Amino acid sequence: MQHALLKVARKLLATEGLGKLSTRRIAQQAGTSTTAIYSLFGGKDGLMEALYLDGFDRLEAALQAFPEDDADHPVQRIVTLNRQYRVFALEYPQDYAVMFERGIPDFQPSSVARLRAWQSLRPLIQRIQEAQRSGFLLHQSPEALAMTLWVASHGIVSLELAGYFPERLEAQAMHDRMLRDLLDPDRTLGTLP
Amino acid sequence: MQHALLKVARKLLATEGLGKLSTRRIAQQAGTSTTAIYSLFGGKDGLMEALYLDGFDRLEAALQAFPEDDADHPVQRIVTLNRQYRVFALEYPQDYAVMFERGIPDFQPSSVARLRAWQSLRPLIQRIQEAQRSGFLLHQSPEALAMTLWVASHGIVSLELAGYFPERLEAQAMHDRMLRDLLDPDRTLGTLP
DNA sequence: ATAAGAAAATAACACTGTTACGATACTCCT
DNA sequence: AGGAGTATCGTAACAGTGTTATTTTCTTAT
Repeated sequence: MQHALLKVARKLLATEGLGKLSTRRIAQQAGTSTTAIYSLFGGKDGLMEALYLDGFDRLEAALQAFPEDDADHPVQRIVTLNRQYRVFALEYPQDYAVMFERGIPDFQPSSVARLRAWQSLRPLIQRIQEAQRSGFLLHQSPEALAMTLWVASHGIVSLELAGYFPERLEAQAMHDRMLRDLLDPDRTLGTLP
Repeated sequence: MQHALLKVARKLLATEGLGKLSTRRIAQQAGTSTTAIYSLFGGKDGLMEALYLDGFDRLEAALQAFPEDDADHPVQRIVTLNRQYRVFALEYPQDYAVMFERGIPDFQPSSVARLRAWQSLRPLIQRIQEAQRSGFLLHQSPEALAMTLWVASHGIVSLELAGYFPERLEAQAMHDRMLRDLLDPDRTLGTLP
């Protein structure tokens, strides 16, 4: 039953959106009653946390198994991975809202869920380290660069989902431009005061 | 009455948050009935749009009147403006959610509201143009650079509000680092394939 | 088989947005 | 000034929400 409820919740989130995601509807479509959600998840927030974690499972899977050309430049691979991040967000905008945009009022993921969330950055950190082993991007720590790239990709995707940048090509071009700027290895300007 | 309702809604949004912002509570605290919201705003979404527009009024005001040292480097002024953007977001996180993070399910601002939103970028574009008149940042169009900087600042702020980056200093440092990277005038890497 | 525990159905409570129905109050035109 | 027309708003209702007792069902272990 636990699995059925989560499956229905995931489908309803994708098809109807966050606004229509109610305990009654989920329970009904799963063929049970709302109390099941309280027995098995401890309430709606518990089910939302399961949804939150499920989203990160799928995000990390999407980042693990992406079309990778071995002939690619190691820095180019990082660009590809960030593009894949954007593809995921545009494909699952409701999940993205739950994971990164406080889509459910007064819902805060638990600390273990937060920890799980951070692990989704590992494919990116890994590829940065590979690039560094090839002699690129040596001037930054892998974690710091990964977070910077993540922030940039999230910035684009979040505003795009909010309705700014209606044209996908424009958002994509800006995304690429930002990635290029942030991965530029020959930076000459000193620290700003 | 229109003004009283909006004022109460603004206060409730700041104090109680998006989850507790209900028509009944707003009407009661304004000393009227919920039907007033329908007469004067056409429903809750209309009131939310008024809140949306009000948020951009206050954002643009915060960006217009920020502490500016005339001795600052013109590029440094752009950094200061972006820092002020982050200050606004951290001070009004609920308004920020309405404006930039689809905080209200199934609410879409009208096209005129969207147009108003874009105008908030004008102080930034203006200062970029001033910097260019001084011979800096000549290699980019002012609008494109403004959007890029906006995306970066939004990326930081949005993830910070979502609970990632619990330490403000860390977020601030990353913000500054991204701004520095994106404003670096001596970029040498060519376009990525 | 029986006791103990978890799981789920029913029904209720306090909320939510929205709408019909009146009753005002206000504007505007003759 | 007086009346027509419209905008405004209070009351009450409807459908839907999360949540919680209470009761029943079912599973599981001894």
